[in-house]
Amino acid sequence: MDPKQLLKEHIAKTAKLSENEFDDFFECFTAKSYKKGAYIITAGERIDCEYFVVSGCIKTFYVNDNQKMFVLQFAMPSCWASDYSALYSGTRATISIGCITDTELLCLSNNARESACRKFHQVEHFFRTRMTGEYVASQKRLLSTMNNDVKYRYEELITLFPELYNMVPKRLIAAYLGVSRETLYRLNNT
Amino acid sequence: MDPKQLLKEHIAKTAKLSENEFDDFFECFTAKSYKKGAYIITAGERIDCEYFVVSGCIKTFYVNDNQKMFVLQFAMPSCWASDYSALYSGTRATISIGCITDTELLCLSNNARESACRKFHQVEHFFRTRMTGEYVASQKRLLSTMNNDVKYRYEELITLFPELYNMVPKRLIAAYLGVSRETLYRLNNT
DNA sequence: CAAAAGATGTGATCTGCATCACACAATTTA
DNA sequence: TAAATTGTGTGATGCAGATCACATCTTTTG
Repeated sequence: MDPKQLLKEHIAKTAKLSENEFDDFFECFTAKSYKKGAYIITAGERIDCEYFVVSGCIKTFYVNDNQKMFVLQFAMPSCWASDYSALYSGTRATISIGCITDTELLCLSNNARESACRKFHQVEHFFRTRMTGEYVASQKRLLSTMNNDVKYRYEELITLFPELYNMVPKRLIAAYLGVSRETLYRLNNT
Repeated sequence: MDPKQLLKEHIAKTAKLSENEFDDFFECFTAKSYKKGAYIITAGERIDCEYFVVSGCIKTFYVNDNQKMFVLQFAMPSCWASDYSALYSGTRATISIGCITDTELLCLSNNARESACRKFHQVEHFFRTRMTGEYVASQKRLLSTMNNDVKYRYEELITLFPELYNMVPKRLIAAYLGVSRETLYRLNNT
């Protein structure tokens, strides 16, 4: 799908921008494409952008001192991703973003977002609504992690995003659920 | 401290409102006080407000089908709390809010927030910034939960909020960390 | 297309935390 | 201030999930 059209429809769900305003806002974005396996953000780097996924699938993840990986998010088309902590505080990234499939993105720099928010009240409204939604989703996931066992959360995840079942290696789904791949495998027999 | 002054200084950190604008915005809030042990929101109710803590300490929590409690947040002065999922989607609350100590609050209804956001670009900016911060904090907590053992997370919590150590029963701290009170107790001997 | 790299099955063993049970201390409330 | 409620200390026991080890099977790449 056309990146501009996808973004337009995505934003239209929460904000009312005129044609001209949207065109102006869209100027802030840069299109990029990546091959499967490529890194978009590497932990330790300075970063400047957040990303809107146009096609493909990416993962946002943290790797701890023992090389154990935790997946924070699988981002499909119309999702956003970045290390927001690093982006807003200007510190180095502590999480990485990598491509699970070939991927097309629209990049928006921190400065460009902030000036678009200043220029267009509706852009600021869009990002407020978006962040509120992310916060709510994150709280829900935290609660589910504390409250439900792995099997339940696995089924919950696959129900919510059935595409993941075939698109993403089980290893990464385990890393999203915070369990070992062996444990995830054994759920089937239980 | 004077509620109005506390809110004013809190908001001034992220948004620029003139005296008149702030006065106008402040009209949206209603002051309330509660006794220790009182409920501010009870799961199952319809809700209409978010709350800014002026004095005291409150807890946001979820109780599952087995009566097990999970604490999502301890809110101290200058913190905000609500069931944002219910508030934004208009559904019934799934979490409750209760007072750990006597508490003074400023209540802001969903409608009042939304119209203030429409009226004042800077108010929308304030809430965008606030929600971004909440999202980042929530992601950090999720990661820490998956990555670190209970002892580490307990120390992390007490370092971040030393007041909690004496103000809040250990039972509730355990419910925040997602472990049993027995386990929390045994950490001291390890 | 052959070799290397990555993903998935499967067993054996170890461990952190839950759960149950009960004693005692501290704080509310009548 | 006595009784009731709520919080904390401590042992015994059980289980979900981690870790290690190794055997396929599948996909990528030279």
